[in-house]
Amino acid sequence: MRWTQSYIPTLREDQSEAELISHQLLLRGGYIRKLASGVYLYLPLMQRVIHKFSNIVREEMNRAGALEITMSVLCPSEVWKETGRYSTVGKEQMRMKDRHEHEMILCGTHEETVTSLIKGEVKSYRQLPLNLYQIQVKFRDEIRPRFGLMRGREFIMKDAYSFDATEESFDESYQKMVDAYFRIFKRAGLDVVKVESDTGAMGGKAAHEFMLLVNTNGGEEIIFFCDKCDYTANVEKADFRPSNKVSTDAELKELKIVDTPGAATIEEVTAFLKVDANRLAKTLLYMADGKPVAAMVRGDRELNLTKLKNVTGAVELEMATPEQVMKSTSAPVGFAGPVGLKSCPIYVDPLVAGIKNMIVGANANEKHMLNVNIGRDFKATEVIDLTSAQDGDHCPHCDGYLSSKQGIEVGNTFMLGTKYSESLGAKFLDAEGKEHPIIMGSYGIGITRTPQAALEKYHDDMGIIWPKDIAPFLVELIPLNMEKESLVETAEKIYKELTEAGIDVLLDDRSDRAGVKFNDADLIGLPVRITIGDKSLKEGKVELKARSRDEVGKVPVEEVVSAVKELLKKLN
RNA sequence: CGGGGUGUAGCGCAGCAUGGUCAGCGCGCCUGCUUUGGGAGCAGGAUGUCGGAGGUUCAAAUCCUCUCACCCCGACCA
Repeated sequence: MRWTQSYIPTLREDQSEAELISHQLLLRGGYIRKLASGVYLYLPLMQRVIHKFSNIVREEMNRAGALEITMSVLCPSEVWKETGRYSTVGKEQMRMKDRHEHEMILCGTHEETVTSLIKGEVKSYRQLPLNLYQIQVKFRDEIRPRFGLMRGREFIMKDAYSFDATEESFDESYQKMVDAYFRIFKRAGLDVVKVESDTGAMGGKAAHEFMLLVNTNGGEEIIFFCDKCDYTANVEKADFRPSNKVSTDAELKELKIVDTPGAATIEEVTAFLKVDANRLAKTLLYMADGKPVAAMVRGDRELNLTKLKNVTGAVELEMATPEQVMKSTSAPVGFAGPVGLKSCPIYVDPLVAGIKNMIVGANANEKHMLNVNIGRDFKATEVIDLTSAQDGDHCPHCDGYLSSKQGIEVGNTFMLGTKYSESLGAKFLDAEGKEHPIIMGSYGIGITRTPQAALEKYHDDMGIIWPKDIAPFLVELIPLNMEKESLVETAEKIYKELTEAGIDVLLDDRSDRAGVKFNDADLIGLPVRITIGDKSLKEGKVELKARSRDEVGKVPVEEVVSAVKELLKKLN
């Protein structure tokens, strides 16, 4: 491709709409443009990146025995009502009515559609296992689109769905996908880690996420790693054994109410009473589907909303407003406590249950209770883990310690069980002629978000540094002066040779000055750069440079193709 | 949805408090000449319903009301 024949609108200045470096680079490099919040257009360079990555995904999915299909983006609402997700996924769903006033949605995922597809036609265990996938656009009306392609409202995803007759067969199918995922990301030049995750609105028994670890602020999720075993989980899911000691007294002391004027937060109360935060228990009030619930975590730890949501089984969980807190506890925010709290269930974290003579709010303005003990002074509805893991906690599986890193989710796998097959009636007959719901799994890879995620990792001050297998072109060919025939002729010759050798090359045939071309080359980030200038051409040579390296090599014009091949072999 | 912020040329921005040569700057774009190894120089040129609607006023980018869009923080994230 010749630059002047393509459409690569690079920009010199940072764009105000972009916060993340990867987003900024895609805009400045002429890869994408925004049409509306969370809606992006893919320009020629981005389109090529999408093709390259999709092809890797397609090849590996096919190799794993999955079958490519295409399902509609539109779906009648009824199907989603049958599985119950019409209400649980609710607001993220793009909804519309057709001209017959028939309610339709734009799919954000296709469990309902694919299950409808196979039910009634897959009737026998002999037809299983089966795995269907597609690479297709998805719509999710995100509450808050942001970060360019990372959280858009319209995006491209590879989604696969497995159907199995037995748990053993399902485990194999699931593992096949996991293996395929590692191969896919490896081929794309990306190191990912597989972590345990919450199942969220997907339902099902377990789930994993595939995360690209990054050092920039583009990390959307915190991942915990054990330093001894292979335990990894995201912050929503991470279990732990507490490591810092809970202060304990030998005896249960007498309950006391004390004035704590002006002290509502943990910091204020600990400062006022001159105690450590781990002697305190926070009593946090949330509204679970409109009903108040109390959650108690230790003063020095953070509540894990996902854990609380799972415990309460609520679809909507949000922090209670000051008015609701007043109504439930008869006190302003900051003075809630479990003693005498009758208005709502009280979920207590084990860390709190372990504190003897704890300090809690007294459900009265500017008052706290000392020496409160679970069992004696109040009853927990349930004692259950509600606390987010933090660095330094003990691994739940071994005697190692947890530490965290930031990551970006690029793929996920869900063990769906029979949630969808049961509600939609996708059943098969086993060898004995007995009917069972099909065991399902679903597997996603973000086709548009993954390349952007990669850029959070693969860039420098000058611009993008693509892993070669998802780069839009492999080589950028730069004749430094389009007025000089010798340079142009050489460029054309090399362009032809590389193209014939099957190497994607972009010829920068603009009549701009060298600086402009070099800067744009660094910005758009092709793996290899060939510079054709007077200096080395006098010796019959051109310059060869990898975007990821500083060294510039000189090679004879006749040997360019083999030199490029050699260099590419050494690059990620 | 709650909190904060921004809309002025293709992009990045100044101007707004204290209405009146405020329709401006940089980059980009067009023409010509020179230049050509890290975002060129000179000369000339084009481009704006100042997000939109209404209002106040002799006069509105500037003040008021309403509205739309976008960005950031939070809730959310299949």
